[in-house]
Amino acid sequence: MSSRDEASLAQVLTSFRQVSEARSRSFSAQTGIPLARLGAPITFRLSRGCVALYRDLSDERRQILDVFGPGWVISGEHVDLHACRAMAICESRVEEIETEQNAEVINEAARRMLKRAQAHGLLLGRKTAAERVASTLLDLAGQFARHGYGRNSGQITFLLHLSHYELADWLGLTQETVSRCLSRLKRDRVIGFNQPELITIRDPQALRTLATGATPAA
Amino acid sequence: MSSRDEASLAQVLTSFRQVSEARSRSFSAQTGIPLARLGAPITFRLSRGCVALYRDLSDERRQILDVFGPGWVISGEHVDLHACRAMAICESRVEEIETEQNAEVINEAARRMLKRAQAHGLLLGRKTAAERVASTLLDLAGQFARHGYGRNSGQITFLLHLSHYELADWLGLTQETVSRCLSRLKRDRVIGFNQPELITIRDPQALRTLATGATPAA
DNA sequence: CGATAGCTTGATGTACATCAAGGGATGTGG
DNA sequence: CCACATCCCTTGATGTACATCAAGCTATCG
Repeated sequence: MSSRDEASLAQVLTSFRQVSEARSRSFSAQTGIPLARLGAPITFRLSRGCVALYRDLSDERRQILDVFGPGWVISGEHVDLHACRAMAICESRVEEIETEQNAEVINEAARRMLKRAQAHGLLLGRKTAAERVASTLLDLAGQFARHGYGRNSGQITFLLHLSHYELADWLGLTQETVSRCLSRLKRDRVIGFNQPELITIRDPQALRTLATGATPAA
Repeated sequence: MSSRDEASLAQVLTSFRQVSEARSRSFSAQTGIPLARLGAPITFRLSRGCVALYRDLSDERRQILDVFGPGWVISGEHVDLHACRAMAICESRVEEIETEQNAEVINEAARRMLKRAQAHGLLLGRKTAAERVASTLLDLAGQFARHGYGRNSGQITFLLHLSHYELADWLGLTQETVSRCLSRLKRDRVIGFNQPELITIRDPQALRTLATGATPAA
């Protein structure tokens, strides 16, 4: 290798490292993640952790609009920057991506988010507290299930990154109501947990039935 | 203009007319509008009328996800085709558009719908009945206000295409609660109506204050 | 070891749903 | 033209799912 090649390789590595360092950031639990820089929307991919999008209302009211696990593309282009915030639920790592070069990825993310927002609209508008909690457990299991872990006999175990308070703000309920619904599901052997943080779905079919609001045994 | 130019212009006009005729359809009030053909999602622009997107739950529960006025681009690509339906609220006309040639228009529509869905999530999850009704009146006024009609002194008059029952299904309430909220607003002189179909916003600022959930006179 | 934060469970309150009855508009058949 | 029905809106009385208030429990941490 010529000294000139070495020089340009070093240059490439340096610039890669700069980009990589500039574009990848960690956020600790409960910290805000900016969705814009100098007023312009930015986009990133979540590589580790759990991020929530939310909006605040006057007084103490807050609504979590959606919760994302690893792999999701989250963009300031997809929210009202004046009203909407993002925060890390737990320690999280994000990699910023260029808006221009990733247009199709970003558009696809918007369509997925839109469908989720519609399903959540149905949940908030028409489901009972028990149905909301059941639906959300299934959703979180899908995003955070530990693959090949407790998946025997159809059971699924996952880390519930959200506190009951955060769940409540997502589901349009209160912390106490969430707790009561979870206790009920545990008592009925549909789910199981020792710490409230680690949840096992013991009867996925029963949970699905509850989530879709089937009338209990006509 | 050369004869060749004339020929190609005629060709363009003809093909435009053919497309236009083939692609434009009317729907009477309360009829479903298909969002797919042969299983594939289709897209159209609403040129006249009012269209609602909705989902049904078990038993009698229904949630209207959004309501669109003229100009909106509505696409089967933006919904879960297995769960979501569209219907004409009043006599409506739509023009189908090609998915391929209009990708950017369709993506832009998705982003707008997403932001609306987020605002509606806040409404459904955290707003009181009175706040929901106030927010929705402002939204509908924006979409259906008759320009240069009753806009003196900031007042806005518009046709409320939705029945109270439909409003309730949009706002996650009941018909009776919607009626009570509207009656209250009328009694308080914030809005006015003789037929329930034609509404005038008499005090837009008061309505905006109500909609954002400001605490009433601390 | 006290302090703080989150979870649980019980007692009570309330915003909205449900049930109910009546009225005005529009339509239809005799 | 007039019953008569139907649909939607309105308003009142009552019921209830969830919120609020409250107290104790457990785990984590400085």
